[in-house]
Amino acid sequence: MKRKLPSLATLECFEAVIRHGLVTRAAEDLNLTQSAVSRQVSNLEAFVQQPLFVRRRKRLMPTDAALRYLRSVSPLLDTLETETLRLMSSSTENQVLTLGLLPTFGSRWLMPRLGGFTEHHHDIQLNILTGLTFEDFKRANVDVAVAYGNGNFAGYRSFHLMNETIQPVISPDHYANPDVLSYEHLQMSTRPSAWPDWLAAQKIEAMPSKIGPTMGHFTMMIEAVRSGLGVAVLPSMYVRDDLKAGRLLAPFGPAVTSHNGYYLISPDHLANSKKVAAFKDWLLIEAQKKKAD
Amino acid sequence: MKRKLPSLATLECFEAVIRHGLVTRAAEDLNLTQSAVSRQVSNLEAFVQQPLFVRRRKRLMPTDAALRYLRSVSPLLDTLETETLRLMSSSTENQVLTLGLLPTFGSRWLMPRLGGFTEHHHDIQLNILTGLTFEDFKRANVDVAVAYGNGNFAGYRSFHLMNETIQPVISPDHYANPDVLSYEHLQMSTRPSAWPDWLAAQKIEAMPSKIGPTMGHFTMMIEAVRSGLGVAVLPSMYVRDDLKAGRLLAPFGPAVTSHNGYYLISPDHLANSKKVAAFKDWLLIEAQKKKAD
DNA sequence: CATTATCATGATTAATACTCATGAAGTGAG
DNA sequence: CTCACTTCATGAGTATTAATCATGATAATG
Repeated sequence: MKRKLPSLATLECFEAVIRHGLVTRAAEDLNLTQSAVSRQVSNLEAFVQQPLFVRRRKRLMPTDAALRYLRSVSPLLDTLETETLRLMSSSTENQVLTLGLLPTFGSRWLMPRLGGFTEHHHDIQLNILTGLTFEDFKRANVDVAVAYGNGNFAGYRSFHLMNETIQPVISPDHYANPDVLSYEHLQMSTRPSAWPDWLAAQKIEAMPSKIGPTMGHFTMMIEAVRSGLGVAVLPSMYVRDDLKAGRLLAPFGPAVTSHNGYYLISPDHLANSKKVAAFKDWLLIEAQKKKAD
Repeated sequence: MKRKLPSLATLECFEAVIRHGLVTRAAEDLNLTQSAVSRQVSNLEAFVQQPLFVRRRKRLMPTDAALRYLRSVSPLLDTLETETLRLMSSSTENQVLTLGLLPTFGSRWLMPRLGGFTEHHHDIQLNILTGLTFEDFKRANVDVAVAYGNGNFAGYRSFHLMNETIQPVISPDHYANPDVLSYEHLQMSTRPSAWPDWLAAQKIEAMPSKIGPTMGHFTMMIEAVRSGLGVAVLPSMYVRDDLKAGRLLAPFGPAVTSHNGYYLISPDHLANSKKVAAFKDWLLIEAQKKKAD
């Protein structure tokens, strides 16, 4: 009995559009044309017989239903790939290293550098999965991952890569009052302590006039801020371009170093394997280079 | 970053061939030609760069690696369908009933009868998942399932459908000694108490000369018996055709009713929903008809 | 305002899925 | 043993889906 399923090409395009926030970026990532990706998104909407995106200002904003669907489907695709590569690696000499990455960190920091690793390790095939949390990576049985946290990952060895600085940003069109508490405070679900940490560092003890909605996706949050929904405390790394271009302002005070940071993690029983050690050694050197920048 | 994945059509053909044990049967089930299914199996072997089947006597016997791969992949496909239909059902008036079935029971008993249900309930769309155990069905969040067991399924309402009778069978080409203990006793992982139950019912307390390998798949077990690997205690329902055709013999004694049987199960919180009640009412009547046969 | 970026869509091309036909080998009955 | 039927693999061809190129409308930026 055949199942009722969209094609994998369709699902991967859908996923990439949500992850990148732009059809054009998604297409680059998948090595397809913008047209192909646009069609696949429309194909999926036709297949499920409902719109999955709100079209707004030449951008596609995913519906809640679309985000829920992606959250359940994306790990399935990751596991399917893992199992397929596992099957293949049982017949080849090459080693497969399953690497878990946070979407924005992965696309903005690591992917541009990853060619350096693959160039020097042709015997190690990378299988890259994306996840938002440590739990995601555990569930997917990754060999290594770049996770965000405080360094304590139960059952995993962790190696500090870099800190994260965070700062509140606002849209220039909506900036009127220098008092950060006068705005709605938008929340990042992956950064629950961002607001308290930043306010504490400024010695501000009062409460904001309003706590805003919670979102899990940086690109969407940046769009919400630019639309004037409120102020969000975001990692400096992710808003650097928008600040430089003047699309966002950071007028409320300096960026502060968060309690959490980025760590390379690996299950205890794998942390000393040759492939994990090779990747760790390479990545720690890259992170040192970034600190020297 | 695009994943390295075989197509869904490929995976479904691979799955169907293993489930049915014959390319031709798999093709019928999928409403494709034998040729298409044969090609897809070869496509997958080429994709993963290893044979997934041993070709023997016009049949395809899956390798261990193939079975492992299927066990991990099949539930992923089930869940992907469930989530897709869930997404679709949030926008339609139709109800989706997610039904879990045991592979052999499903294909041999229920599927031939299922048209009777869909004919009378056009408002209920069926989403059919296969699993081997109660745990499989729990994990997949089915609305209802036909499970094998003793009637105790924690957190689930159960309705008895039918008993199962089991009996030891052997290949006519290898039958020489009427003492069942003189043969290797092949084991079914889904029927761990089959041998003890049957022997106890015959008042046989001695042990067999050899305990044979354990398998989880009826079709493969039947093939192993026919090849002369030993004797297996199998459900009468599944060996009826082979016995009638003389491909198997049951010379050691009568079939006995197992302690376990087939039950329709549904999570407690769903058991009184309209869709589950509709399916339950229909299936209990079908099971009564079978008893009257 | 001019230039660039973005998405949707018509027309066309490329790739994959599938069918029909055929042949070789296996199975079972007489 | 012969014969009829079944089964799988494969060549050739057809059908369907995926993807590209080109274009236009709209949005964003300097």
